[in-house]
This record gives sequence, structure tokens and C-alpha cells, in this order.
Amino acid sequence: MHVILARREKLAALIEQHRFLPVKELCRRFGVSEATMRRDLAALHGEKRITRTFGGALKEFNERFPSFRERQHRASRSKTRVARLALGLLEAGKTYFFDSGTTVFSIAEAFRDAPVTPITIVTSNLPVGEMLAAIPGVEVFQLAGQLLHLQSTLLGETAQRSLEFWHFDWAFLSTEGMTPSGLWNSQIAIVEQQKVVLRRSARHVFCVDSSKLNRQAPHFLIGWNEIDTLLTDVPIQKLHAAGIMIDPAHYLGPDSLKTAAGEVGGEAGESAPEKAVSEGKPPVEGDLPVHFL
Amino acid sequence: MHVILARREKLAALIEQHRFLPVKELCRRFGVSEATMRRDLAALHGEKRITRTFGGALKEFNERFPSFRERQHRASRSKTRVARLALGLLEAGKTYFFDSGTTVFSIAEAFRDAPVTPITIVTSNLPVGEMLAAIPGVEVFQLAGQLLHLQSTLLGETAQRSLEFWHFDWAFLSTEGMTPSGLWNSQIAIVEQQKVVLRRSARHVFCVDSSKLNRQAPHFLIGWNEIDTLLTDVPIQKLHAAGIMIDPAHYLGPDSLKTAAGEVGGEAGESAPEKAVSEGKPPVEGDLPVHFL
DNA sequence: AGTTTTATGATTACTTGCGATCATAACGTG
DNA sequence: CACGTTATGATCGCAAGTAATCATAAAACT
Repeated sequence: MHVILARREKLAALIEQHRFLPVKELCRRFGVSEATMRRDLAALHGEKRITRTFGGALKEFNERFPSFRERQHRASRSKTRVARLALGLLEAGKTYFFDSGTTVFSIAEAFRDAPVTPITIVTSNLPVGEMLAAIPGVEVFQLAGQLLHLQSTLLGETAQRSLEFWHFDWAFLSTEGMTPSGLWNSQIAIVEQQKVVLRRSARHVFCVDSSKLNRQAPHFLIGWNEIDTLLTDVPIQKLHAAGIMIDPAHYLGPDSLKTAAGEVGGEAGESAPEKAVSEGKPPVEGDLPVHFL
Repeated sequence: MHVILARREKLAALIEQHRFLPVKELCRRFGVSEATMRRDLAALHGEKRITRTFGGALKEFNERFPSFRERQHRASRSKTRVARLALGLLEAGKTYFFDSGTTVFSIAEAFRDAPVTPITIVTSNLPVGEMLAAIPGVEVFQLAGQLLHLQSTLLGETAQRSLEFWHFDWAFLSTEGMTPSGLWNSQIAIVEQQKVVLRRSARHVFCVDSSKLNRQAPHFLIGWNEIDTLLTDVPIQKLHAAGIMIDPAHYLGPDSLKTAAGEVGGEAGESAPEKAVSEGKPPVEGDLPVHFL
């Protein structure tokens, strides 16, 4: 029993380190049959700790770097749509801060698919940085700091000090809890870092998905009266029902879609190729930038 | 013709962004048959720009994060052995700087396989950071800075300023050229950053493989009289023959192997499992730490 | 325009990986 | 010690991916 779990731990660690390993290689290394290895892989896959591929096992970057497939399933509706809303806030020539957090990550993903350039992006989130640095015209800066492996994020005193070099037009921030009194986070270090970011940003957006509603984390971050913009997939009346009396002017979410659609202008990005496919037309790639594909 | 190369460029970029994509998905996106897609993938694979897997294509992290297989082939002899020499310099409780560069990366790899903990590692090299952060007992700090995508490294003014927070026991540095007058690098930003690191390090090691011998890059970094330690796979008499009159006391390489082997103590790490396999014994993994597998 | 070269997609036969089933061996428990 | 549980490895049919071949279509060259 223990021995199996131990082996699976090693397996997970090994895949993590190598990012991808073929099944055969894993069998060789562990000296087990393919059947057993498949079982182990299936188990880890069931726990969403790895991604399976034909013939091997793959570790997504930080369990966040989602494969195209996961991306389609996971929150395909609300989260992606909300993320695309955020794109309306991104303007060429400005400087943005991207926090850690899944919602912020999906915003970065949406941005990757429909980039606005030139632009400067500063982030404490390694996957975000790596992803966006590939895009021409996007200047990516990483914060300094201690690398927290589990979250692939940078934190600590050095991170805060390296924030001193910056001033942001917009900051995209995450929280882990949203209650009538405000927004909360689990780690004091995160809260302190975010407070520094807030001081150094002209405007800010808190990106909070519905799973955070009515969850309270140990450390208080900010009250509703101080919040510039809340980006969420929670409908505004549901927020009100939960006792969060946010002003629509500070709210960006499913309800602001119709109005924002025009104002924001152009979420044409990803929809075009998708449409082509769903209509059975040949998925023309023509002169579309890579990011649309 | 152009159109094909253009498509392959897009293909490479796409795989890079997604890290892994199945063949079918790629076909769908580009609207080509599987046959064509396979041909394109084979071409990119031939150029070593991607790694093929059954059913998909995979981009290794920054072409540096080597797959287990590449790692066995690429420089399996000298580079790995030299890297292992460097391990003798790593002591628990101290603070090290890891520069970018392939040789430094292979040192980090060797360290992953036989870690000494606790230890603090500061790096401007994202793959190194990500790799080492997975090891318990290893505290990894990233420098701040602009993320240069092609090299996955951090550079620039912010990087230099974030160095001010540190003092290193040892710094592992790379160069791109080694001539009788000293060491050289291609980018001024790299040289300047390295000079800051040198000022902030009690001792330093330049990690230079044989391909750099007698190559001169545009920017001068340091002369031989100032160099603390040179780590290289070039035999010392070959250096002398090339006009580089380095003192053996400042030299670490194949020639110092015999003496250093005892002093360094224990390169038993990786050799054990390899042996087991080559002898046809069941590749016992027993209680070996993950890193050995 | 005519010819050669190149790229593409369909078909084929072949290889590889997968999941299910089953028998066996190891482990734990009463 | 006998029992049930669990892990394992072998086998097999099936599905998926691949490489090779070939005919067609599109470019490139003369």
C-alpha cells in the first residue's frame, strides 16, 4: 500500500521534472510492467496531477498550463467569456501587472489568442510570463522573488522591492475569498504584495470567479468601497443577494456583456476560426496571426 | 515554398505556445491532412525544433529542458562529467548564483540528481529555477528582469538592481568566447549583469565548454589574471597550447578529475541505476531519492 | 505553353499503445 | 493459518498513429 503510493509520488515527481516521459521509459525506470504503469498513470491522471498522452505522460506547467483539451472543458463557458471581457481593458502601449491565480491566467491565455501590441506586462506568475514572452511585441518582465514551486509564483521581500521599480496602468489581481466585507487571501505574503501593487497602479481589477463567493480566507485584503473594478462570472444580482452591494460601475461580468460587447469592441479573435470549423468550412488560416490558430 | 515555410513557422510557434499539441488538433487548426502535418512535424523535428511524440508534438522547455533521451545523447560524456565536478563546490547552507548558459544548466541538472540541502540558489535562468524549485530543501529565487524569450533568461536594468539584494558564496557564470586575453560575451547587457554578479560573489566559476575555445565575442568580460576558477572540459595542456596560461590552481576540468574525485567525494549518484540497467538487472529503484531515477 | 519539380491527400499495410479480462502472487487481517 | 483483498503481469482484441506508396494538383522554371 505505502509502497504503491510512494512509487506514484516518485512517478509524479519524475514526470514533473522531465515534463514528458514515454510509458516505456517509465516502465524501464521503475522496473514494472506496462500494465502497472498504466494503472499508476491512470491514478495520477484521475487526481489531475498529470496529463496523459498517447504513449506517455505529460506534466502541464504547474498544473495550470492547460492543454488545449482541458482548456476546452474546464470552465469553457463562464471563465473564458469573462476572461475575454478583460481583454477590453488592454490597450497598446500601456503597462500591466498580472498576478498569480487561475482567473488571471485565463485572462493571459485569452490575451495570447488575441494580443494587442506593443504592450508591457509585469508578472509574478511564471507560466504567464513564459506564455506571453513568446508573443512578438509583448515585453514581459518578471518580478524577483522566491519561487514557490507549487504555485509557480514569486513572493517575498525581494518581490516587493522589485515592484518599486514599476508603475502600472492596470493591475489584474486574484483573491481566494469574497464576502460582504471585502476580499481575502490565504497568505499574508500575497496580501502584502498585492497591497504594494495596488499602490503602484493607476487602476486595478480583481478577478474572482464564482467559487470564491462567500469564502473567507485568513487575511483581509481590501473592502468593497476601495475596489476599483471587480471582474467575475457571478451575476450582479447574485452578488447583491449574497450581501455584496457593488455598484454596477465597478462591476464587470456576465451582466455587463451586452453593453460591454460594443464598448469593448472586438472579441472577434478566437471566434473566427472556431466558426469556420463548426460550419464545416475548411479552417482557413490564411494570414491570421499565429495566436488566432 | 514560402507558404510552406511560413506555415511551419506558425506551427513551431503554436507548439511552443501550447507546449504540447496532438496531431489531429494541429490538422484541424491548419486545415491540412494528417499526411501533410506529419511531414511538417518531421521537418521541424529534423531541425530539432520540436520533439515528436506518438500522436502529437512537444516543445521542450526552451530547447534546453532536455528530454531524458536527448540528455543521454547530448554531451553525455564530457559535459556531464564536468558538470559533476562542479557539484563538489556546492555546500549545504550557502548561497549560489546560477547564470544562464548550457553548461550552467547541465550543472543544475547534475545538482538535481544529487542535491545538497538546505541551499539557496539565485538565478536569472528560468528553466534552472523551475527545475530546482521542485527539490525540497532548495530555496530558489529568481532575479527580476525582462524575459528574453529565446534564451529564457532575465536581463536588463531591473535584473541588475535586483542583484543588489544579494551576496553569493559562489557564482556559476557562462561565457561565449575564450581567448588568450580572457572571456567574452555577445551581449553587453549580459556582460554588465555578470560584472555585477562578480562584485557580489565571494568566489566565482566560469563554466566554459570546449566549443568556446578561441572564439571571440564582441564584448570583453574578464581577463585571466582576475579569474577565480575556470570549469571546462578542455584539458589544461590544450589551453596552454592555445595560449591560455591558466594556473592549475584556478582550473577545474578533466585533468583535475583524479585528484578532485576523492576531494569532491561521491559521484555515485547517477551511475548506480545506469549500471543496474546495463547489466540487465531489474532496475531497482528501492529507496533511492527521486532524483536518481 | 510545356516540362519539371514540389506539395498534397488518399490509400495501404504495419506498428504501437490501450483497456479489459483473467490468473497468480503478495499482503493484511481475523 | 486460512481467508479476503489488493497489486501485478500476461494475453488479446481493438483503436490509434505511422510510414510508404502513388496519383493528382499546384508551382516553378525554361
